[in-house]
Amino acid sequence: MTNEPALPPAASLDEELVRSGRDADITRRALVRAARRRFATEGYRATTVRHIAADVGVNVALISRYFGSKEGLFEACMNRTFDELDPRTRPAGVDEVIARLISHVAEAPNPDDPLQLLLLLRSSGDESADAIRRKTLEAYTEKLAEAAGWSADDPASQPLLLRAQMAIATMLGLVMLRTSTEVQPLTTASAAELAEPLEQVLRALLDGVAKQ
Amino acid sequence: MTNEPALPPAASLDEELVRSGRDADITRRALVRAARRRFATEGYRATTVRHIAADVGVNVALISRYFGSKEGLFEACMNRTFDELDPRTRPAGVDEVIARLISHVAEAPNPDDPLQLLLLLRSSGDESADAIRRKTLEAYTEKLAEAAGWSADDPASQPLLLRAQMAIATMLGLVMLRTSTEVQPLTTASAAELAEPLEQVLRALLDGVAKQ
DNA sequence: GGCACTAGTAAACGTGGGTTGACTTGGTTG
DNA sequence: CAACCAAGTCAACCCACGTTTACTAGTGCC
Repeated sequence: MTNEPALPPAASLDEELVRSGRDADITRRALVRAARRRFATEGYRATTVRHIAADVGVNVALISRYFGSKEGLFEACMNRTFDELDPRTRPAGVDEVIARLISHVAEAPNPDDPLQLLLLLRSSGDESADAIRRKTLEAYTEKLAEAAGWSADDPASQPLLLRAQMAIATMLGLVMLRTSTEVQPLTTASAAELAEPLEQVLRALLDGVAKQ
Repeated sequence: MTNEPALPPAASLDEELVRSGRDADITRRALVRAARRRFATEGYRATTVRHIAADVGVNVALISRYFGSKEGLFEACMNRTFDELDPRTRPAGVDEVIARLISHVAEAPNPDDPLQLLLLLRSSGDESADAIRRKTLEAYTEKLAEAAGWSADDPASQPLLLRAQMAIATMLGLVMLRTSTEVQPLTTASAAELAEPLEQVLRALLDGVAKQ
């Protein structure tokens, strides 16, 4: 086996909190956090509950205890990324949304922030987890499409839905390629180098709507 | 476990050939074929050698026998997709390459033809297999970049390399989203609906080179 | 026909990893 | 302090899966 523990120690602040023990809620959240990292970067099957537990510094049994099963934990991860997509995001214009997307893939403040996108590409094979994933992707699509001028009532704007989803696909492909492979030049490209072509792509998809 | 045998029976013509037994070369090829389907669609870990063997209709032990290990088989798959990217492809112009890319993702003759692209996103964690994957991606990138006017000697054309790779990322993201999730509207979009926005994206990346 | 060689099979082994159930620890309440 | 309960640990279980070893069955050659 080549896929050893690995993965930078994470050692986030909540590991401290957990280490001081005895708060189930904190522990649960820490488990979800660690699990999201693992699932997003390594995929469902390659991720072991023992590693997740070790990341957090607790015993494996807690995962079954709190989430019922590995798949339950995965589902909790999915639900969390679903929730995280709602918060802010008042309509906002195309320009702002594009800028936000670019910064998300290229110069995110938190280095494993873009990684979380990858979770949307991971499947456990479980139907209910997959349903959440689909729902999340579609909600995300609509949000993006709306910012570009899409409206459910306006027939002329319908192509924007597909276009928004293609924009998401592009982002996903980019992050995937940048992280999962060590391929050049993408991996070493700076945020600045990425920004220009990426903006052109996103504009081609989302800007200047009424092309037909 | 929810990820049962599944995967449409494949039942390709070479299953017939194999069934009539006693030709190691045919069997080997059939194994690689089946393995590529599995690895590409389900990933390395989720794919079991037993399933692959069952797809072909031979005994599991043959995989270890012919390829040394599961990873050896995976490596053979990678090598094959590497080889498949060479064949034809005289330089060709941007237009032609773009058209070819579009048809590859949208209206491929063989339904699991686009799936093979996904293999480039799969990792076994093995260093040597990953090296082949990286090499393949980079060769593919250069080929695409060349078609768009890139040349190793021309400093002004260097950004095209990154842009070509972003085009590949887009294709990968698209195929990934279309196959691995059942997300709407991408999954049900027709080739014709995809073609227009996809062409715009690819042109934004590869056409009208000398932007700087 | 006998012999050697290779394609393929059958069954068992070892182990990684998800899950379970009994136990321990520590804080809270009366 | 005793009693209780929730948080957390430990050890064992069990099964899926990659791999190995011993065996069977076709095929061609003398």
